[in-house]
Amino acid sequence: MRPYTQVLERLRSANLRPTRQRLALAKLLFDGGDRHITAEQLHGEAMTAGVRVSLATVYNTLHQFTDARLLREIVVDAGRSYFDTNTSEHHHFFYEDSGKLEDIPHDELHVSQVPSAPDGAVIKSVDVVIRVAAAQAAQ
Amino acid sequence: MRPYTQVLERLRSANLRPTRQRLALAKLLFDGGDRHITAEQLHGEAMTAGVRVSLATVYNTLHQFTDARLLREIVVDAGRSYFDTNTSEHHHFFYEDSGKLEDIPHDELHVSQVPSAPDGAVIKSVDVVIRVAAAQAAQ
DNA sequence: AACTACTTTAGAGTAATTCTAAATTAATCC
DNA sequence: GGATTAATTTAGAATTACTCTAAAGTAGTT
Ligand SMILES: [Mn+2]
Ligand SMILES: [Mn+2]
Ligand SMILES: [Zn+2]
Ligand SMILES: [Zn+2]
Repeated sequence: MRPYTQVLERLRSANLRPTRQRLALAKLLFDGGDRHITAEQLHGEAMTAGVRVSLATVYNTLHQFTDARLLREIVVDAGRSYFDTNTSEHHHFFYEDSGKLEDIPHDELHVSQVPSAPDGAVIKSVDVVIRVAAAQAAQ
Repeated sequence: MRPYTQVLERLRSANLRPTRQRLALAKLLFDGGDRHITAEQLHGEAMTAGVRVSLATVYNTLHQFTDARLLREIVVDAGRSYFDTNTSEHHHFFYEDSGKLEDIPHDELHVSQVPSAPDGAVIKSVDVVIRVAAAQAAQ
């Protein structure tokens, strides 16, 4: 919770003013380990922590942080996206029953032979999601 | 457009009555090559083809077909899911600019060392999406 | 043909997210 | 430090993609 300077620096280099809201959200996001969090959840945590910030700002901030590569966005379900504070290369288990995401460490899954992007395009990310469900629910 | 019998058989074995709507949608979906299509798009095609079917039925049918393994559902964006008529194992390029999906043939990308599912759980699918964007838009 | 279970549908409802335009705040300049 | 300007925040409305409900219609069975 000291390395505010780090976030501050990254905000500055992304041309994002370190406002009260952005700093508070950054603190909630980056203090204490890797997280997979939705906009609503983060908004809830802000409320609980007594940080007054609108849901629209939470969405704006999450997307700005994602653009600045402070976060990764992971889409699992139509209608739900998670923001991941772990921006290193790694993949995910998605538990269909609980809706939870779990990291798969980078060394435990390998995507090889990634084809190059079509001409004029550039690869933004390689996202692997392994969907799992309770054993009896499977076919 | 002859192999109605095929679809019919698969519907029967999934305990889905071959209704006018299901047969018409199956025809639109499976006649003519692999497709990545949204519910709204399929509904539009049905309208154009003069097939009267409600959007609710399109959604129901797509999900039933997915459960019967006639389709695969691919989630790319929060708030948009595609249904893929190609149910064989393969992965996708997603063009962030146009919103289009493109197949990556199975032999051009390999996921190795897939970790086993946690206890009591079973892997439903391994989904790889490579997000690409126009070159200048990339960081 | 009658019966029953499954299916379809219009329309209302929901959830997540985005938009708009007015109010606020941060950074810059004197 | 106060004025100026541009970025940011916000409430609330709007949008989008989908799901639900309950009533009407249809398929399969006898
Ligand atoms: Mn987004
Ligand atoms: Mn679905
Ligand atoms: Zn993660
Ligand atoms: Zn495909």
